[in-house]
Amino acid sequence: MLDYFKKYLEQKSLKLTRQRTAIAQMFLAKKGHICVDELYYTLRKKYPSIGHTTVYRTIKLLKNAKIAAEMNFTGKRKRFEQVLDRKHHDHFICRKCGKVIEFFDSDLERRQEKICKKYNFDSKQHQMQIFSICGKCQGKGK
Amino acid sequence: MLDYFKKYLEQKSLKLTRQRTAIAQMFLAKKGHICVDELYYTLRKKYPSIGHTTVYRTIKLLKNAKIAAEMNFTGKRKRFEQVLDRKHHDHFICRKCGKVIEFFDSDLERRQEKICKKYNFDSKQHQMQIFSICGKCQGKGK
DNA sequence: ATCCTAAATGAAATTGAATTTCATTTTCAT
DNA sequence: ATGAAAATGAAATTCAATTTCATTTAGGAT
Repeated sequence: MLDYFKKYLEQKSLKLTRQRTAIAQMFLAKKGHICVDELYYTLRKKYPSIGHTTVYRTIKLLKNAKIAAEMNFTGKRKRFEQVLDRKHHDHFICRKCGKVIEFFDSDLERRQEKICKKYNFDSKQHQMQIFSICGKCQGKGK
Repeated sequence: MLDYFKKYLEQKSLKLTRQRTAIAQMFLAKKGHICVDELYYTLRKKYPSIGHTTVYRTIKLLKNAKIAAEMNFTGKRKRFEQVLDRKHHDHFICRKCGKVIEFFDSDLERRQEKICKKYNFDSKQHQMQIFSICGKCQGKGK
């Protein structure tokens, strides 16, 4: 898994530093949709000298290497999820509480492909997000 | 159209000020996915004393009144579109150039409804976004 | 029409996320 | 082992959005 990152760096003549190794490892260990800060604070426990900036920079590398995917659910912090070694899936997001559910529906997937074709977007690289209000939040006043 | 906003304000015992009228009118006049800054700078030409803060505050009111819908395409500025008097539609966004295309597909819509039901989300309030790479941006180096 | 108070305004300060700058340190090809 | 290119991290900066607060305004009660 890390090898993949190593190869990416080599190929771009970038260096595999202690920090990059630690960040990539931690990122791969964490499941779900995590933000830079979460990553940063967890890393700090083990590597107290690691910089905030370095985490930002490294997550960007992971994104470019197609190990991480960036997503923007809320307009607040960006979130990242592992994409290497994971099956494609889409996301449901509750606009009230921010809860995120992963789902996969092959019919929806097929339709989405057709639409991509129609508008000449690359369907292989798509990310689909449905925002709405989850069961718990329905009926609650705003 | 404005009447709708007026009623909303009354019902909440809020006041219809000159600024709110101007902002709402300008918002309704502008088509597409606009951000607070766009609105602010256009308004300034006609009402040079209007405040940045007031535009932010008023767009929030328009959102609560269900006249505007907030969307977060890029992780940069939030965008708003008119939702009152408009048919439902979804959005295609190019991850590279940021281009936004509106579309409507009834098959996709039907599938989406099923999935909402499955996860107990309210399908009537949904917003769907597909992110990918548009034709023009494909083949371009990052 | 005037009064009064709750609400609104706008400038400035603040917050929060992310990026840039730059002096110092590290990696790794030679 | 060496040296140049790249990386690091603290501090400063940028950018969007929100909060604060002294002043002004809207609009219901009189």
